[in-house]
Amino acid sequence: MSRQPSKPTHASSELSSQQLNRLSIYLRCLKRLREEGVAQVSSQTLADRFDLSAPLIRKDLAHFGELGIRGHGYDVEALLDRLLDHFGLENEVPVIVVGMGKLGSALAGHFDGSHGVFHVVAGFDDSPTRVGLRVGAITVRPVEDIAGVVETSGAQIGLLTVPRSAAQETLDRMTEAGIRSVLNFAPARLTAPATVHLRNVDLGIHLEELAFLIHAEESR
Amino acid sequence: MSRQPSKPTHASSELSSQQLNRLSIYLRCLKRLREEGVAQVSSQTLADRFDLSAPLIRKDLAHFGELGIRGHGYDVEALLDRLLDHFGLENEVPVIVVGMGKLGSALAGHFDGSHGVFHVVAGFDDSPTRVGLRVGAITVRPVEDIAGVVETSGAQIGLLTVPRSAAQETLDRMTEAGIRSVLNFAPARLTAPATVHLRNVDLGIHLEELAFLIHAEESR
DNA sequence: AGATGTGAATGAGTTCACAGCT
DNA sequence: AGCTGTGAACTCATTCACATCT
Repeated sequence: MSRQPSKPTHASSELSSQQLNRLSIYLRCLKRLREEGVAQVSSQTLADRFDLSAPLIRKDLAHFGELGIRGHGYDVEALLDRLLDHFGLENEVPVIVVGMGKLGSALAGHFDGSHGVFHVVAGFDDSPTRVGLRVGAITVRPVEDIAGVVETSGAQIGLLTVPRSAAQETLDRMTEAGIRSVLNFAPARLTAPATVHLRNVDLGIHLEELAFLIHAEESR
Repeated sequence: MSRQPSKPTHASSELSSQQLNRLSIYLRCLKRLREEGVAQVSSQTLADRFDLSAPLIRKDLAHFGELGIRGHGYDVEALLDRLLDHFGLENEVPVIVVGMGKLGSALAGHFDGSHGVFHVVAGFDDSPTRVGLRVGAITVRPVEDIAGVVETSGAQIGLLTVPRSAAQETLDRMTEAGIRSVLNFAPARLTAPATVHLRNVDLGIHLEELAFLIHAEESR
């Protein structure tokens, strides 16, 4: 109710998932703008770039303090630094992949550190036929090694790409090993301790939504 | 305002993306229940299975007409049939993959028809080094062939797994070829005609969100 | 009794409108 | 003048509470 004075508003986890997603998008856009040598950007310019409204972007950014310059817009470099700082993305972020089937291997290859800050430092599988295989720059290791690798590499994020039947059990193992965030690709609702962040990427759901949208048009 | 009488409420596209996602989840759950031989299920049971509220589930399902039996719950078989019908998922759904790099190949292997209704019937790439390669049961074809395959296979859904730089151009080609829904994996905001449904799967955004959540805890 | 279907109340998220800085 | 920052209005989604049916 009362105006927050100049308190930096340290923007802890008081951000919704939706807001975080948008901030990620801004982040990416700002990186490109910096590459293009653009120094200043207005909320309206950002809004046009995506299909968002300018006030929404201003509200999102306002969580990090008064970063804009009235009458001029935002300083790309300063805003980028601030966001990277708050996301903890200034340096490379180590990630592990558990489940080195086709999808896991593909993701390990994709996040090899060449495109962004995320870098897959190890891949694990419990199938003896896969352990020891070389996938890109890494060698597949047995799941027993997770705890050790987590400790030495400092990886806190894991991609879970095992079959559905093994997903919960494998997730438990990852959390015991000290992983703090998991991106799950198995089509299953998993449970994790409240201290562990879990997000699901469910391709089946997306495909079903797309199928529905087509079908709804046809049976009109 | 006035009560909708017994009109079946044909539930066209008056469903939000969030509702569709939940319906997909119910769908999956119902399939499992049927396999387990469960004949009836209450909204409360479904609500416990996920962490949703029972009234929300009832509201979602009510869009498809009065399917429940008061005092008893929902008939699994009947509800499943109704949902499958509305989603257009009674039969196998053909899908194409454009961009047969690691990710595209992995997805083509995953949606090979053995796990669900979606079946990748063709994969395309414009790199001569990939055209002709055999990936699982399909052979990589040049992108020029998309229109022909769309016509003969009836595929209306496409997975877009090309690099960001080629994404918009490739999407245009897919829409011209008659694809009506696209699931885009490139980290880019693409534009498509209003007649084409576009959904983005952006792994970078998810990873950044997870990184943020950890970081927010650490810098508390 | 037991569970659905649904109007009314609540809450979250977004847009609007404008005051305030540069 | 131009653009940010933000309270107030508004829209959309979810929860509550309860009438209704088996």
